[in-house]
Amino acid sequence: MNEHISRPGPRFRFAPSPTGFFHVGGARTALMNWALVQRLGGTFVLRIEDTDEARNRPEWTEGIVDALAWLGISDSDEHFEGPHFQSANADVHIAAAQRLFESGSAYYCDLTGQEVQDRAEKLSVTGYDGYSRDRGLEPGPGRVLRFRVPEGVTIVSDLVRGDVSFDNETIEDFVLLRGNGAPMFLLANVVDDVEMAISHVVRAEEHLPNTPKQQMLWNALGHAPPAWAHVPVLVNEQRKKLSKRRDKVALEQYRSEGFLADAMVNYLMTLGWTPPGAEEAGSEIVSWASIEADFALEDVNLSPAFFDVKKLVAFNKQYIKSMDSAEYLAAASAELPDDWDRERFAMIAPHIQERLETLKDVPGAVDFLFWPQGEDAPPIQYDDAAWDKAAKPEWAAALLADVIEAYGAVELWDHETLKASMEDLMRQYEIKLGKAQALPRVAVTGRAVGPPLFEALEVLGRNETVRRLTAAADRLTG
RNA sequence: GCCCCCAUCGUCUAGUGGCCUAGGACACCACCCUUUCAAGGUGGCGGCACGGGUUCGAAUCCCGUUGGGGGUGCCA
Repeated sequence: MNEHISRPGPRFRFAPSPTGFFHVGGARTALMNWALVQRLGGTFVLRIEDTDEARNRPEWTEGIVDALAWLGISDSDEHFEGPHFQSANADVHIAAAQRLFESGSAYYCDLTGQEVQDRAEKLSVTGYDGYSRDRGLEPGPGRVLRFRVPEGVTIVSDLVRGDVSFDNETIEDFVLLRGNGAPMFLLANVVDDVEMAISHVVRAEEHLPNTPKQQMLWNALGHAPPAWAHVPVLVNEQRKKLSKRRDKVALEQYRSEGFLADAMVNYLMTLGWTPPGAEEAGSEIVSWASIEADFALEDVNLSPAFFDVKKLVAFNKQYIKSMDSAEYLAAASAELPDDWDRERFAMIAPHIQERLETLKDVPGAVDFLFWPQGEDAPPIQYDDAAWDKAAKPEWAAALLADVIEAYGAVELWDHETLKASMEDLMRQYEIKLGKAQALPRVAVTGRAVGPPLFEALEVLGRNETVRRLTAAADRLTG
């Protein structure tokens, strides 16, 4: 594996286990690793932790690579290495275990899980009591290899949390090799990190309790441990670690719901970290380039952070709003049903850009322009509340009749003329424009809210506008 | 139970002993603007968990309490 080490500089790694979806928490740690790699000029190693081969499926790895690429972590970037597969390295793990056994750092034990538990109860200790430490057992079927935890204290120097110390007495002799000879996560993880010459392990805090064990393994294997960094976990509203069961954690899902990668990346990075200058700027919206330049593990907050979809939405809205027109039009058009006229959409698109929370809102914002038209079209489904409110004023029917007459007669069919025409009526009826346009809006779009009305009518065209207004008038007068 | 981590507005955070009458962002509320809704502008609501120290001085340092989280597998 060492032949991969060609690029100088620190070596970071991202080591997800394939589960069929990409966790937003994983996305965050991947991004942090990536930011550091880009600035320091090191290497980002992707390693798929598929030790539990029953769970491994090729398409899941593909999903991980895709998700990373979406976030801007491209496998064709010069700093990217991998994916490597942990399962492909099983021989190396077992060889390392063998060395540990031979050097006396590990020993075999023939107790079953149940027996370990029974002993613990009888002796009233927690976990494994070291029963086979000095029994000199040789390898054999059903025998697990356990690490001989030395006496003393293990101090983990953590880049985000400082020194964390663990009394080795509280750490049991953990299993390295299962009874069937298969390596455990702890072993495989460390051996791979050693083999891949990893210098920085940046991951979520849930791994912190494992770290002293891993550090002892590094030492027993004859290597100085890497720099550790444990960033706080992401939690839900109940302050529990984000879990697949309860929470929406799949990056793919946010992606398919119309969230922009840039918004997601920016938001994820602000969880536990604030870009310097954000306060002066009055905004947390920052470019990836500045994140790369400024992100530091030392500045990461120490408490769990709530993944707040509302704030993500706010970020997304900002990002959609600031897309340049061509990019925006392409992204928005992609959300449309195939049979909707793209040219027609292009005319209204600019008017909805700053009204979108996600790209998924696009069709619903302009659907009325693509409904069936003409005399044979089915009647428009009005939003009841909107209709009731707009139709309520006593002048509603009269105004609508006047609008129909005026719009049937205007010479130029453009939004300025339509607006001016409506303003004439508004003065006649002594009402505000906002009120005057309410009924026509419901009549044409079916709803009380939507894009600017006159611009929309311009796109819709005279015939269909008048037809819809007339249909509404018929309904009104009953 | 045991081990480890953490503790500033509802949320994400700035803050590393005096600049704090604690700042910003999201959310929420109000007003302005307005072609509905947005966007934009202005303002508002709202927090240093508690108790002891240390110090001339504590959100900042120490101790304790309480609260929250993570871990505790022949899972990863």
